Amino acid sequence: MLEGNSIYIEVGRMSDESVELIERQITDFVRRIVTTEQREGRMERSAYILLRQLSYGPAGVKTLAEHLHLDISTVSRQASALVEKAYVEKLPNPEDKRSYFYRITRLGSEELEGNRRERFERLQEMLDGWTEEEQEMFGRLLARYNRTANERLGL
Amino acid sequence: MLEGNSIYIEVGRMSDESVELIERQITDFVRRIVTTEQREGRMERSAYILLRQLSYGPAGVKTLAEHLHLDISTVSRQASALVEKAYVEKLPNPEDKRSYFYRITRLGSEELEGNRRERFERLQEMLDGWTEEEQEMFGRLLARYNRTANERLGL
DNA sequence: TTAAATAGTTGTATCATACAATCAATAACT
DNA sequence: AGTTATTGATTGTATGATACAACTATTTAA
Repeated sequence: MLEGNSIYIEVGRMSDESVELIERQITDFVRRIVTTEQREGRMERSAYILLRQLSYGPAGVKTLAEHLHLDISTVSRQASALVEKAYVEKLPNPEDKRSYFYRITRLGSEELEGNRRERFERLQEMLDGWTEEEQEMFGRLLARYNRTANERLGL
Repeated sequence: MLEGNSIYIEVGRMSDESVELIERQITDFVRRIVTTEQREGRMERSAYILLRQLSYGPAGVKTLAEHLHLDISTVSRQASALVEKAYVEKLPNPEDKRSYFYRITRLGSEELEGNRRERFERLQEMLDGWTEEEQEMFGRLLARYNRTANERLGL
């Protein structure tokens, strides 16, 4: 196809079928998760994720915010909520009086563990009938997507 | 392994590695999408999804809510917002004076199309380097997960 | 023809998140 | 050392998404 003096070649249409399917499925997927978690009164996603992060070791909000890709203020509030529930302790940092460490408590660990198990169970139900390969693949592809997303954000 | 008179066989541990990976990746995935969309001031996910649904034909909030798996009140508000922006029109149903049809307008269609394209482009960037098979697989697996989720909710 | 069901809207509440303003402490710069 | 800039954290304010409950108007069923 010729237009002026440039050559127009169809290189694999913009709206590739797979991309279309994925886009659609992602919107559904995300919504489902958000609403499901809201309806079933479990520990909030945010609390769970923060606790999980803290299970790797104590940290201050700044570090946490970086790892979790959230605004510091958001993490600050979420952390306070966890302190309220006694799932974490807030320890002053002796080396720098501005900052604190949040450390998961025994209770918090138990809570986390229970939640984790519950989540795993549900997920396992969802994946009932999937072959081991399919499960692995799903995990790998999601991870890959996330990795790319991280890199893009890094810029 | 023998315990009392029951036989204990390890059938693939509860916390299967794949399940663990998937669980983790899902939390990251969902959060990423939520925050990314919030930060980049695009059309809200909810508006987009609703418009997309309306692009298949006019419908009232009840039907929409069923398709979108949302509460009627939620859809009602989202629909009003779209009317505000003139992306959809609200037409009384002559057969039943309680109900209405929401119909996408020309402007709404254009808006939807533009958004759609933008989303596709981003997604395509994200999937840069993926083989066609990987893309297909990702779409298929997400779709399968969603299908199962739908069925479970149907109960 | 009154009672029950239905379609929609609106009030109220919660979670998740971000941005901006602020406070207190530390570091950096003359 | 003394002032200024930077940094860690919190709090005020705002928005989006969502649900549940109360309510209105209309239709259907008894």
